[in-house]
This record gives sequence, C-alpha cells and structure tokens, in this order.
Amino acid sequence: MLASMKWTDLDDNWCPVARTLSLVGDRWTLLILRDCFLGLSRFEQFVESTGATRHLISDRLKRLVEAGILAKQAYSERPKRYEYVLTEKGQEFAPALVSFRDWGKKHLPVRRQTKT
Amino acid sequence: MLASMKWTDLDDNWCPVARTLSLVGDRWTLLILRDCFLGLSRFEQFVESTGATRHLISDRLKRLVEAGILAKQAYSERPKRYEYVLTEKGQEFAPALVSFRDWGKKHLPVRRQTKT
DNA sequence: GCTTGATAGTTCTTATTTGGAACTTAGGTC
DNA sequence: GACCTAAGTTCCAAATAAGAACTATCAAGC
Repeated sequence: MLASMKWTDLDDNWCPVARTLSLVGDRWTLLILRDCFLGLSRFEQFVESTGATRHLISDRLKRLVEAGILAKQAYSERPKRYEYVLTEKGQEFAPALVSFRDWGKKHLPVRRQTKT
Repeated sequence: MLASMKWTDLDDNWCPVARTLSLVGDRWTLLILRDCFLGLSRFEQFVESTGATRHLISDRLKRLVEAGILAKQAYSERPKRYEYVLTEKGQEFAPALVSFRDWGKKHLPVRRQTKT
C-alpha cells in the first residue's frame, strides 16, 4: 500500500477489520445501526435521534441497504412510506455495538454539563 | 436533538455507544487501533499499513493519545523518536475489533480481483 | 564538514464530503 | 384549499481529507 487511499477502497483489503470498516467505519452509520437495535426504523427517526443531516442519513441508509445490512420495506402503500429494518447480516453486528457500549460505559462516563 | 451536529459533539451524548464513537467512530482511527493490536507502533508503520495520509495519521494519533487510548513513548532520546502503544484503556478495545473481524470474515469475503 | 538517509512530523493547495436550510412529492386532515 | 406528515432531494457554504513536497533532528559514510 504505497499511495494514500480513500476509505471505500478498503473493501478489498486483506484484513477483515478493514473490509468491515469500509462499510460501517463511520460515525453516523454506526449510530444508525445503534438506532436500529433500539427499535427505530424510519428516516425521520434516524434524523432526529442521531442529529445528522437528512442528506447524510439518506446516503448512509442507501449504503446499508446496498450492503444487505438493512432492508427497505414499505409499511404504507398510499402514500408510499418506507422503513428500514435489520437483516440477519445486520443483526450480527450486535456484538460489536455491545462492545462499544460497554467500553463507553466504563471509560467515558457522562460529564453532566448544565446545557440548555 | 433538534439541530444537526458534528460528530465530536457526541462526546456528551446520553448513549455510551455515541460517546465511544465520538472518539473512535472513524475509519482511520479504528484501523490504527487494529495496527496496534497487530504490534505496530510507529508513525511510519501506521502510514504504510493503513494507507491514510500522514496528516490524518498525525491527527488521529494525537486524538488517541489525548483520549488515553494510546501512550506516546520515546524509544530513542537522540534523535527523539516516539512510538505509540496501547494503554489498558486501549487494550480493552480488543472485543470490538474482534467483533468487526469476525463479522468481516463471515460476511465480506475477499473478492480476489486481479489488481496490479 | 558535506551528503545521504531515517523518522516523525508540518505545510500547502486542491478536491471531496458535510452542514444547514429550504424545497419536493404524494397523499391526508380540517 | 391551507396546513400537515414522511421521506427524501437540491443548493450553496463550510469543514475535512487527499496528495505531494517540505522541515527538523540526528546518524553514518566518506
């Protein structure tokens, strides 16, 4: 690996960690997955819960569906409304998120600032 | 969470996953950690192994040291040369990386393209 | 004591990605 | 027919990353 590269180029890396990161190695993507595990499934919910822009959510959901981690399902025909649910492949991300959760709980306690 | 935000703003989020991601929710940061677990410790090694730009590596190492995940240690006094090693806090990331590795091995087999 | 060679960065300019807000589409409610 | 909801898209400005060259500090060779 002589020259610099973009993260999407990692998808064919020899290392399974790198390949995984080429898909989900991104703050918002992982937050969306967290939300899915918490039971959220709709576009507006992801926007509200993560605080990311609609543009980002749109892009990341597309990526996740393409990767077969989420599935886009119509929950209403008229008007057409869609929701995103974890596939089995997506479900298997649980251990990673649990690891992050545990690490965060142990090492990053909330500093309760007086915020408005 | 009404307005959009930056990922570094996640550091005081109610969710431990979000707080963790505010630190390491970034492709290169996690790749650097992977490298550390593989035994790498020097600037040039990270540059070569990850394929990220020197700028990025520099920035991410700083962040990781600040967060107490890596420690910067001099391995030579003259000339001053430093290496980066996992702290205990950093070591405890192992389960997350293992999860990523396992997920990648299972769901993202290498497509052996004939690349130059 | 000048040149070459590491290592660990920094600087610079350009390109790509995000942020923020408004707009769209398609139907529903009052 | 004015307003509402959900799920996006579009636009421009701002922030971040890419790519390459440059710097600092010493060691080794000649």
